[in-house]
Amino acid sequence: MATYTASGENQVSERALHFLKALIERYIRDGQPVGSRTLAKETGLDLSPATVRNVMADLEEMGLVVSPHTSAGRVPTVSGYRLFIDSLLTVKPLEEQEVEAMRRRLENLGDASRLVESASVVLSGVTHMAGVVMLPRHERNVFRQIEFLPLSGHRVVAILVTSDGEVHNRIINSERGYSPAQLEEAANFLNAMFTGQDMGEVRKRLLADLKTTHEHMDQIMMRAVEMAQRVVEAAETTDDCFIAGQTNLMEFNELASMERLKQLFEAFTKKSEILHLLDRCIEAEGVQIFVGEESGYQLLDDCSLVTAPYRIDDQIIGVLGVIGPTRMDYPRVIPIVDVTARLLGAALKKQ
Amino acid sequence: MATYTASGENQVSERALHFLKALIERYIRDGQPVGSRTLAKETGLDLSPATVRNVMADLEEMGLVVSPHTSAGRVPTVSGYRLFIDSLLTVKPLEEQEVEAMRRRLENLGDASRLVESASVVLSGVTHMAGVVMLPRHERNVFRQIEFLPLSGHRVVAILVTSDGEVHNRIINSERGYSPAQLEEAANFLNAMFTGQDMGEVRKRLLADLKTTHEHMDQIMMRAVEMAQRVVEAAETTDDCFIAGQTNLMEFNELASMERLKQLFEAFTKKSEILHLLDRCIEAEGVQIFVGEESGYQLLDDCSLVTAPYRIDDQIIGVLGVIGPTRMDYPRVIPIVDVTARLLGAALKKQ
DNA sequence: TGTTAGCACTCCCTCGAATCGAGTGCTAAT
DNA sequence: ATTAGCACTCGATTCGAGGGAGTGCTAACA
Repeated sequence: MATYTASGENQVSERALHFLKALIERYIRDGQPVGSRTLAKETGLDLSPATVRNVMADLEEMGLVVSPHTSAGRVPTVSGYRLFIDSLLTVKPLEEQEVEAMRRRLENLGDASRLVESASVVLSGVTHMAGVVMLPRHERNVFRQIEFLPLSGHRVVAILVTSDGEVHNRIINSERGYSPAQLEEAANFLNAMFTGQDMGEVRKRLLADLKTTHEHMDQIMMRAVEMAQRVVEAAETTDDCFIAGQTNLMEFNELASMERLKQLFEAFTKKSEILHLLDRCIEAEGVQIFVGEESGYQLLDDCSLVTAPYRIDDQIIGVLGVIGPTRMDYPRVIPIVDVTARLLGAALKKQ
Repeated sequence: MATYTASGENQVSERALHFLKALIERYIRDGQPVGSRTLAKETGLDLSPATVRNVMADLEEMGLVVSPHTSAGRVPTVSGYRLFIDSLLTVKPLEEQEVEAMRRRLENLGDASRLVESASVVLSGVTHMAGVVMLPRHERNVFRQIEFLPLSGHRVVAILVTSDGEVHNRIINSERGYSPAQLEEAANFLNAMFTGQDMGEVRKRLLADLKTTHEHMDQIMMRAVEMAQRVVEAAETTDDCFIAGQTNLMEFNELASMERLKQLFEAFTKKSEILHLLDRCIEAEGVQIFVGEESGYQLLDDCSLVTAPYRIDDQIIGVLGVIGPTRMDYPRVIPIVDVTARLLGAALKKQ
């Protein structure tokens, strides 16, 4: 009968959890499988190794730890980490001065993308792992101004400035040339129409305009709309994520396989997968963690990802986080990611 | 007497060179130290291993090859490669269709920096090593237009467009605000002054203007000059080099040391050292090669660098190249780098 | 019933010895 | 000048022994 399964009671005893916590903390510290003797000393309780062994056997039965081979100590499994993270761990709050140092590194940096890039550098620097930051969604952004400038030949450069100080541009090869006056007129037309509007809105209206041919719109305006659409599109697809400190991952011997590392780095340069993953975290309330395979991406099987959304005025506008080996110092990394998200939000608001 | 040195005649015999060539070609093919038996078969000449051994001993005495240990075959030294490259190697010209494929990947890419980036991707893709391209010098570039747009607060974004279609921008925090009209006036002033001028010239004049206070210039114009100076400076320092396919280097087991690879990758992200190195190649007539330590950068001790300058109308405007293990297929890589330089020059000219 | 001591056992790791094979340098003969 | 022959060197592989860390089980104990 189902009640009599080998695993017995699913209630993990209070004490077993205490042991699990100690075991994981120890394992995080020095990366070696933890044996009964060691663990006996580690916990405050004054118990013999034999007793500890019994408890460890229980933990193993529940799938929270495994031993790599018969006569090694135990190592946490993904479920073990999960339980640890969800209900066992005690975070190590950051020193005020650490926070201050980070804040200082996120000040006075001009435009948003420079700020966001620094955030990724800060994250990787403080954690010694890889830091990643997704750029603020441009939807929240406001259309400020568009300009068209002629280049040599029939080429035109379209420049779009948005309220966050970002400048986007795209070169467009038109089949025929336009005079500076025509281009200026086109820009005026678009500026009158869109200045001050939300970028998401702008995008929608441009797309709609492209489809329905307006009889009251002349050739040039049609073309202007098309060019604007192209640069808005460019604004949306440009470098939407910064990753820093990738090389830090080469320091961990649990990730030492060249082959896997290579694939990981390639994913970092392509970015698309990482972006999808981050996207899934954007709705989370606070810090979110994927341990090992939990992410669903094979590339990250040996890694964990700790993320937090960042906001301006309680509006979530992006996500940042840290990628490192499964055996990372969660109690330390979690507050770091959390604080960085707050600092970045604050810095973005200021401008 | 000097004439009786141990190394004897410095004249390397014709035959010895033939052997060296064969040895290096073989070593490039399969990365194993080449023994006398193998080499005897390799060369067309019908000689016994014993004879070959004598010749190899000579080559070793001259420092062109070494054996990693007593009973291994021989491996080329840096001087060996050098001699090979300078006077032995027979390049393998590219198939017309290969060239065509590369050309196609460098077409219709809008602005210069996108083009240059593609060039680095192409290089790395074709050679399976790391491709690097230094951006065209902006000095040759022509000032096209400058604009100042107000942002929130007292911030202003300065936008500079140059003739190569590059758009540079910089956000400037001014201590006091300016009206749109003032900004427009300032831009008009600068455009009238600089449009169509060589960027190098522009930079010089801006610097001069900054130093000498003109009494006929009002506050705003002074400030405009300062802002212009800042954006020109930004234009000069932005991302001056693209590197692609770094991860390819992880495939070579001669570079398998994590530690060294890490340092190498860090140099790639900092870029400055790589840039210095490339800078040294810019004056070379054609393809230039640094084997191993020849580069002078410890990081590249196990690597070789093959570079070529690229030009528009015989004007050298940049350098590109490939970084890979010392044991790389020079006869193939050399024409690839050469051709890519030509193709990039041509593509840049077209726009 | 929970805890503990004792014990046999398993498995990894390291080390040294033995062996193999590739390749060398030298010498003497062609 | 070339070559065959030979002793030799050295890395790589294999094997087995010994040690150590840690386990699971059992029986005794509180």
